[in-house]
Amino acid sequence: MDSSSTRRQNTRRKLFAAAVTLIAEQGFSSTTVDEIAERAGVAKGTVYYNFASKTDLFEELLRHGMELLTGSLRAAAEEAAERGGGRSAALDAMIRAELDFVARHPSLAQLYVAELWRTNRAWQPTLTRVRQQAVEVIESALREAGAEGDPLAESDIPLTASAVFGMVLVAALDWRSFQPERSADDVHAALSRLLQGRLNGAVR
Amino acid sequence: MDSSSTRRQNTRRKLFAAAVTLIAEQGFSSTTVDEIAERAGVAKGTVYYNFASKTDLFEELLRHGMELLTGSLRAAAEEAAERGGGRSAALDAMIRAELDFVARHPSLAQLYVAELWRTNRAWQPTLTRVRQQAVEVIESALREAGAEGDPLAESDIPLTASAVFGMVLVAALDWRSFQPERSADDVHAALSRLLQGRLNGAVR
Amino acid sequence: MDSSSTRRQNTRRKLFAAAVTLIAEQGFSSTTVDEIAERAGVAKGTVYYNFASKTDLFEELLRHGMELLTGSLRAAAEEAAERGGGRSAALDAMIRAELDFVARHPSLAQLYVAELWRTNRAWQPTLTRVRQQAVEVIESALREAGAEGDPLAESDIPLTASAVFGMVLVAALDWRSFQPERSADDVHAALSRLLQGRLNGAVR
Amino acid sequence: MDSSSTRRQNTRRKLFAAAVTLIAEQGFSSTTVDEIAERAGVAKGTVYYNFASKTDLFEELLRHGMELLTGSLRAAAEEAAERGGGRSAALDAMIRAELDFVARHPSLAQLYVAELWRTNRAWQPTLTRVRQQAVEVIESALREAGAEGDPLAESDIPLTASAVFGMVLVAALDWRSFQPERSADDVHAALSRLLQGRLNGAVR
DNA sequence: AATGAATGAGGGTTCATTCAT
DNA sequence: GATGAATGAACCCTCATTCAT
Repeated sequence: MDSSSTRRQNTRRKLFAAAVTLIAEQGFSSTTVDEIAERAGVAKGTVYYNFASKTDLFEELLRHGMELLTGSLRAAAEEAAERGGGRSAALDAMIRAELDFVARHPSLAQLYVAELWRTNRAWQPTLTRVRQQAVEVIESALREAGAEGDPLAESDIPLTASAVFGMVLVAALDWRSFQPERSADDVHAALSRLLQGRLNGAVR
Repeated sequence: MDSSSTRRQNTRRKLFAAAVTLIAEQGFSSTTVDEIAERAGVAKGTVYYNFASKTDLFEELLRHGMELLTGSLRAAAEEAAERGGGRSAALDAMIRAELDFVARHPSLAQLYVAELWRTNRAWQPTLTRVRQQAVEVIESALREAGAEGDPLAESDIPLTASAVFGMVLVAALDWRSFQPERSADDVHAALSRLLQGRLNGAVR
Repeated sequence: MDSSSTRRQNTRRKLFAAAVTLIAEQGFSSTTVDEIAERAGVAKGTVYYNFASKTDLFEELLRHGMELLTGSLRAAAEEAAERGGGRSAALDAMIRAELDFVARHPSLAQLYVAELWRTNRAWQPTLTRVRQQAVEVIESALREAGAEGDPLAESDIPLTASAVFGMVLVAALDWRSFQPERSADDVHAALSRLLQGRLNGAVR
Repeated sequence: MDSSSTRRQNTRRKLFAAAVTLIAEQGFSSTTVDEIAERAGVAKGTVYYNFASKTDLFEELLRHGMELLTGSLRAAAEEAAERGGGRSAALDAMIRAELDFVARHPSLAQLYVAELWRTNRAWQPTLTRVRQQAVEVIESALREAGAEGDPLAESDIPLTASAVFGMVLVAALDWRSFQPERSADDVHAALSRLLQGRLNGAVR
């Protein structure tokens, strides 16, 4: 039936929502299935009717959330390309997209940094794959930006891309934790300047 | 009782060493006291003879490790100041120090990013304090660097400092996880170039 | 509503068939309603539409199965009486009937021995009653056989009957589990010889 | 230390004792670890400190218990041989030993018949092995008994042995469940007569 | 100073049963 | 007549902590 399938989808959505927040706050192991169920407003058994295990719920959640991230990075890059901003406009647009993403889904960002570099975790492959996708979007922006001026050495590109990606992520998390009163524009501008080389005023 | 005090210190050291690695790999909650004891080569009871609790062991460990980090950043800054490198030499030295730190203590770095932005954790204050100290060292480097050229707006300094700190951290973790074959010099150079404004070529 | 009543009967039959096999293999508690429903090719709710509970399904099943057993023993006895085989022909016919029964319904036999001597089980009375009926059929065969020669002491009869019944049951189960290649005739002959006193040769 | 090893052994013994009774009464799956621990007078965690799992506890228990059985059958056979009883004295002694065993450990006997012919259970191999050993003891008794008179066909021996073994087992269980007032001697005599061929008085 | 057996609260998971469709 | 999503009690097992040795 359609209605029952809809009902199920709805239950899953509620469980996802409950799980992200809790796991981001407390970590995967410290979050209990009881808590997730209670927060989602369903019985504990319902979690297991909808997901094979706690780990499975978490993995599906990660996959879903991380696709949102790469999706919005890609959208930002394309949009910038269409607008023909040239230069580093695409890079700038992606910084903004990443910033906005963290603002909208802080829990996912928190999860990402907490889990990405761990070894021996069931969902590590999923994360690595997502990281790869996100970083690739930035890499191409770097290549195109380089084409207009002094190009970066090819070997530097992956490292630089991941550094930029990580920097924005960390800066965004710091922003929300330690200076939540600043505006997104403000933070964006500062990061933008940093990456435009105004760092030490050496504009020469 | 010098010998016995030594013996105790030695046991504690073994427990510290066992705990960092395991917790970095698996997270705090997923690491059991049994595992720590086994890895350290002592009986389970011994852990409780030496530490009040699992949390306590972890907090002492964090405090110890984080002092190493701020210590080495400060040392790098001072050394650079003495050598009078000027301009961005101090900043460069700190990048290098942070990179080396992650290379030497990857587990601690991993722990740091996993726990820093979490709320409601016993050791969160410890981490925030450490972050504050580290960022301050970078802030003064930024101020001094700025004094030689176009200064950064004062309001940008904390944000930029934390962004730089975070960027290096993330880049270093990525380096160890995904491109371990690169040399520290190589990674250092790439980050340095990025921060020197070569990102999108001559901005003229 | 003949057609719908037929449909219902059919569903119940499918559920019975699925349940016997599974419960014989895994035991009552280890068999889940989900498994039974899946094996029967119906939805889980259907089980509860047709039976009050899992226990109820099992009891109806047992009752049904055990009536088959006593029925076939009785039929064998009667038939032998009609053919007037005399002596131990009736006993022999019953051995054969029991053997055939186990061959045709191994799951039921398995269930019987697994549950008969347990205490505190809901269906224990059912089983005891069946045992009583089966043993009685054999008892009368023994009495009649005895009438032709040296009679067994009356007090020995119930014990002997239950021993014979049990022996055949166990031998049949062993046959199916450990020597399935032997023919029913073969096994029958061996048991028959054993009960005819050829065990240790001529006792004379 | 010796004392702590003794303590552990003692705990294990208590757990074994608690588990046999409960599992024989209720079956493996229906018996909870809580019940076992409570009956043994220890905490639930203690069960898991001493055994890897509930299944493991059960398997060790089975192995232990079944070795007692084969041991006592073998002892009975040897003793009879020494006493030079000849004829079917050895077989008789083993019947008696089996009877006594069931009287002393009814729970084990109950477990045996309940589990032996099940498929797909973790401990099935253990049981089959034990069965094999027990039956072999009887087989050699049959061969020797046969040597003094009309020998059984070689192909009949395994089947006959398992039939005798099973018959005594079932008879003993019936005895304890349905006619507990009879003496062991009495039951033994009836079974003995049955196997000596007095069944239908055909002593000819 | 160290050990390891024992504990019991609490977590993940299963499953018979209910109920709205 | 049948379905399948949802439930929650109860189960197996884990693990930080205690304590007698």
